[in-house]
Formats: sequence, C-alpha cells, structure tokens
Amino acid sequence: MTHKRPLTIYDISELAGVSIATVSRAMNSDTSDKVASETFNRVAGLIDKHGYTPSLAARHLGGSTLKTIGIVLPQSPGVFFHHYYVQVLAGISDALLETEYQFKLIMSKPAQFRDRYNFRTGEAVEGLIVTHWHSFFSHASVFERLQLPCVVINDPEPNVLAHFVSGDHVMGGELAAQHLYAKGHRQIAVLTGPTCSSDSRLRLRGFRRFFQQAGRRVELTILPGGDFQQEKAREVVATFLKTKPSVTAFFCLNDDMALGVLQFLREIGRSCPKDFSVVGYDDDPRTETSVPPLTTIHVPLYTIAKEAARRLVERLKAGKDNESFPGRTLLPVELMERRSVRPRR
Amino acid sequence: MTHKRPLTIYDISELAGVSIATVSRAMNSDTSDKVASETFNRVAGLIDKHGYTPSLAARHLGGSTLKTIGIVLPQSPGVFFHHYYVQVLAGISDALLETEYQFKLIMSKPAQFRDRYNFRTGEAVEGLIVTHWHSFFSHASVFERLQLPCVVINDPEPNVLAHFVSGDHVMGGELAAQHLYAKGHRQIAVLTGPTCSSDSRLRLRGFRRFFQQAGRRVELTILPGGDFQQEKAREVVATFLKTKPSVTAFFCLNDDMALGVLQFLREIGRSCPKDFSVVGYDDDPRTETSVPPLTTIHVPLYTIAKEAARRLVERLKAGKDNESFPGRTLLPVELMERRSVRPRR
DNA sequence: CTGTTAGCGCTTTCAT
DNA sequence: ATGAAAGCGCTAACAG
Repeated sequence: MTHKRPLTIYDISELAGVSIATVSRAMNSDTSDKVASETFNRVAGLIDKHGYTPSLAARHLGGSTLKTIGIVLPQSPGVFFHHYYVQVLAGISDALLETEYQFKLIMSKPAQFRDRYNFRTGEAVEGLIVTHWHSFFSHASVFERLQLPCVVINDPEPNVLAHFVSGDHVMGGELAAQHLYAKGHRQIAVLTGPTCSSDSRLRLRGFRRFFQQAGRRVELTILPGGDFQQEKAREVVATFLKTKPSVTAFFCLNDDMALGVLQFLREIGRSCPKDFSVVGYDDDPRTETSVPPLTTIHVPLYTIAKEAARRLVERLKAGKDNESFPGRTLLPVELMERRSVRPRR
Repeated sequence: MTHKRPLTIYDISELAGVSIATVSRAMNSDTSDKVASETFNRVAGLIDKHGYTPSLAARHLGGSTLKTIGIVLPQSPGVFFHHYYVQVLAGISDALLETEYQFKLIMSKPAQFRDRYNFRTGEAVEGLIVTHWHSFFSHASVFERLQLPCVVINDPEPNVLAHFVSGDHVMGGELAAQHLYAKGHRQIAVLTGPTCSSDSRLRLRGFRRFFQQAGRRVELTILPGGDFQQEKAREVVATFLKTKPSVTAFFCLNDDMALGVLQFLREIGRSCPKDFSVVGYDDDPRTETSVPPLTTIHVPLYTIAKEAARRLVERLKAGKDNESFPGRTLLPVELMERRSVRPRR
C-alpha cells in the first residue's frame, strides 16, 4: 500500500512536457482559444488518465473564489427531522440549483459560535445564511466582524449588520387578532415566548396593534413565562385558568405552545374549540392532524429560504468586497383556518 | 464605503509587533506553552479586537486539513422534502456531532459528476459520502480516481473502490417472502425496479432464495418493466391482471410502486387485502397512512447514514493517505407488519 | 500560443 | 520564546 501523494499541476505539466501555466489554462479556458487544441487535448488526456484534481485551496489562495456559502444551523441531534430546517434546506438548495454555488452546513452550538469565528478557524465560505438567529443573539458583534455577507432567516432584528429575510411577524399577529375578533372573541389570553425572542415580540406587537384601532374593545391578558415549549405552556395555562376562567380564546405565539394547550385542555376535560378557542403560529405539520386541527399562521419558510439564498448570491456576484450587507425583506404570512376557533354567540 | 480587505496574519503581526510565526503559534497552540503568555494575550487581544479570521485555504495549502466531508446528493428540486434524504442528513449530522468534522453538500446531477471531479474543480473535502449511487453507476471509474475515501450509502455494489454501508436487501427480500409464505400465499407476483438497480436485484434475489428451500412451493411471476414509480407500476399490474388474475399477492420492490398498486386496485374496485395482498419495500412515511396501511420492509436509513459517517471519520483519522477504502457493512432490515397482507385459507 | 515569475496567507523547520 | 525563510499548488500578469 503506497501512500499516493495527490497529483499536482507540476506532475501534469511534466508529463505533458509543457509549463504549469499551460496546464492551468487548459483547465480554466472553456473554449480552447488560449491553448493550441493539440496541447489542450494532450493535457486533458493526461489529466483524465491520471485522475488529477486541482487543489481548491491553492486556487482560492490565488484569489479565485470558493463558490460556497455556509448555512449556520444549531448543532443538536436530529435537527434535520424538524420540518423547519427541512424547508430551509430545500429552499436554499433549490435557489442554488441554477447557480454555481454549493453550500456547506455549519452546525454550531451558539456558545461555540463566537470562538470558532473570532479566533481559531475560518470557514471555506464566501457568505453565510444564518438560522435560529435568536440563539446567537447575545453575540451580535460576531456578525459584524465576520467580514462576510450574512443573511439571517426569519428573525428580523435590525441592530445588526446583515440582511434579514423573514416572515412578517407583525402581520401574523394582526391576522390572528383579526380572526379572533371577527369570530366574536372579546376576552383573549396570549402565551408569549422567551422575552429575548424578537419573533415573540413582533408577533405580539402585531396582535396588540390590531386592537389599537378605534372601537375594537377586547380584554387582553398577556401571559409571560412561556418558552416556546409545550410543557411550560401547560403550566402557564393551568395557573392562569385558576384565576381567570372567563377567557374564551388563547393566542399562542408558536405552535408548540398551542399544541401543549390543546393537550392540557383535553386532560382537564375541557374542549377546544367548544370551551376555548386556540390560535397558534408557524403552521407546524403536526397542526394539520392535531385534535382539533389547529388554526395557525403559516410562515412560508421554503420561500423565505429561497429568497435568502437568492439575495446572498446576488450580493456575492455583485461585489468582491467584504462590506456589510444590510437590508431587510419581509414576506407575507397567511392564516390557516382549521378547527380550533369557534364563533362566539 | 471602503472595500475592506480581509485582515491577514501580517496585519496582526504588525499590530502586535511580533513576527507572523508568533501569531501563528499563538493561534495554534492550545496551551500557551510555546508562546510567552504576555505575547499570547496581546496577540489574542488584537485578533479578537479586529475580528481577524485566518484563511482556511492558506492553512490547508500548508498541509493541514479541512475537516470537512462531502455528501453527494442528486441535484433535483425538493430533494430535502424526501424522507430518505432527511434521514440520511440527520444520521450523518448526528454522527458528526461529537467530532470536529463538518460537512458540505455536493448537489450534483449524475451526468455532471464525472466532469466536476475529473477535470475542473476539486472540492474542499477530505472524504465523500455518496447517496443515490446507482445513478452514478455508469461512472464507476470516477470514484477510483477521486483519490478520496468514499463511502456509499444503501447500495451495495462490490465492483468499486469504496466502502458500502447499506441495508441488507437480500435479507429484506427473504423477510417479505417468508411473511407472504407464512400467511399462506402461494401465487405471488413481483414488481421489480429498473434492471440497472442493484437494490432491485438484491431484493429479488433474497425473495427467490427463500423459496429455493425444499418444500416451499409457490408460483412466482416476475413482472419486469417497473421503474420504482407509481405510474409505471399501475400499468404493469393492469396488463398483468388481464392475463393472470389467480395471483393472491404482490411484492413490490419499493413503496412507490406498492402505493401505485394499492391505488390501482382501489380504482378497479378490487380490495387490498381482501382480494390481493401487497408488500412494499422502504417503509416510506406514506405507508403508515395509506389505505390500507402497507406492510413493508423498514430500511434503517438513519442508522445507516450514521454508521457511514462514523466509518468515514474513523478512516480519515487513521491514515493521511489517499488509498481506496474498500469494505462493506450490512445493516439488518425489519418487516413492518401493517394491514395490506391477509392470511389465505 | 506558451513559458517565467511573482505572489496568495499560512505553517513549519531551523536558527537565534 | 521568537524571527527568518522555505515552501504548499495554483492563477495571473508579463514577456516572448
């Protein structure tokens, strides 16, 4: 078993009896206009015969480009089983289909993120698409020193040097409010997410804004303490229901919490939508088959991701500079009416 | 808007008033045993302050390694919506979680594959995990000249210099045969996939082998012309049923075809499992909710992918050479009994 | 059309 | 503990 050293351009040039520059040209000129076709063929033949592959690293070093973008994902077991990331990947991958760009997944625990990028390792990417941004929230500065064009998916946070492509969370909140209001609900409780989540803040803002219009009188109770998880949502609702059973509807700022509420209601023998109506947010696949199917806000993640990738590539093609890449794109969301909201009176 | 040129090690060295070698050491020595701790701190501070990131390419060129593996996937819209690839990604990503390796997706149309790898571009990866191998089948030689350790997922084909991690298709065929036989079926038709698919060949081989044991007398009809798609399966069955309606069961070499058959039977007013029993292969998620739920062979793709990634990393850590990486790992498959098979007599 | 040469940014001996 | 200098494999002027 010999340790075959990978071939270099020198090996080929020697074999072909030409200079390395000629080999380089033969490889890089699409037409053979810069190389005698006889030479071209000889070189091509040799390359083919020996299975030579140029070193990307060396190429890149010379100033050419890697044509690769990085996708930052939370590093946790089974991420890819989440519909969220499936849509994100599908969108990005489809957007990149017709381009020459490929992508690299950068699985990173938020805490590690700063280290990796600030100090030790660079990544072989020209730009970044970041998901789950709010986890990295405390390290906003990271992005500014990255010196790479970044686009952040579905988490509009203006205080950072990146481009944001996101569902319109404010609109989503408004849609939910409008729906509940139209169905006659006048006493509504809202289950919020973590305080640090801008998703949560924006959705709530939209929800409230709807009721700020003249004449829309409702009694709103904001239930803090939610963390976007089922378990916590149940606790919060359980506590709440002991004190204020007159509420007729819950707006949960994500589907997980809504699912938790649904289940809790069932367990205590209350019915949705009969006793309480529930609206969720995200349009998680499980909401289609929950009991009852959940009325929720659909976030077009596939489209968002696609758009994000398009913007990034556009940006990459435009300038070779490492400027920041500010801006923001909001995509409309949609209310999916299912069976968890019932008209009052 | 200034075009900020990315910082280099020279910038930092100048700023710190030390040589580039010292900066390099400061970055690479985990402990500060090779650098005076005062120097270390100064350099680290500067790096941090200016957000310097070393160029991976330059590093790699020097001989260090990229710590990235490539995943070859078919380049087609919506790949990531397929449960198959979701499982593969999840498995690989989970296996890599505890390692220092990251992965890059190489979306490639089979036809392009040869070109990319043989001639034009190298990829910034140390090894490859290949899915959907049978599409690349005609280009077997590609892998041999890749000079990279390759592992192929779920498609055991021995004539190639790579490591194969796969479900045991022969066993799957046997399981199906055994089940149908045990349920009393004695006249069975098999819908095969494309001739070129080794999956199809191996599954069929297992199926037949079971009946080669003494005393297991059945009448087997092999239906050629299938292509692993629903549409074709319907045609094949339609034609067949006109001539040989005495059959009691179908074994379809993948679930798509089985689903096609199920639907066809329904359309012509025949019932499964009452009139005909059907067994599929793959355990596609749709088979759980089909009407009736389909009895099928579960292929542990998540585990397969995980194992594949483990092997590759193991191999990468072991040798720095570019030798081929032969071998083969077969993981057991499992029969999922649902409602599409009915006992005879 | 082809060869020569100067980098690209970093790691690594080899000195000091 | 630190500096000087030699590459790593390739691309891109610049000559010829």
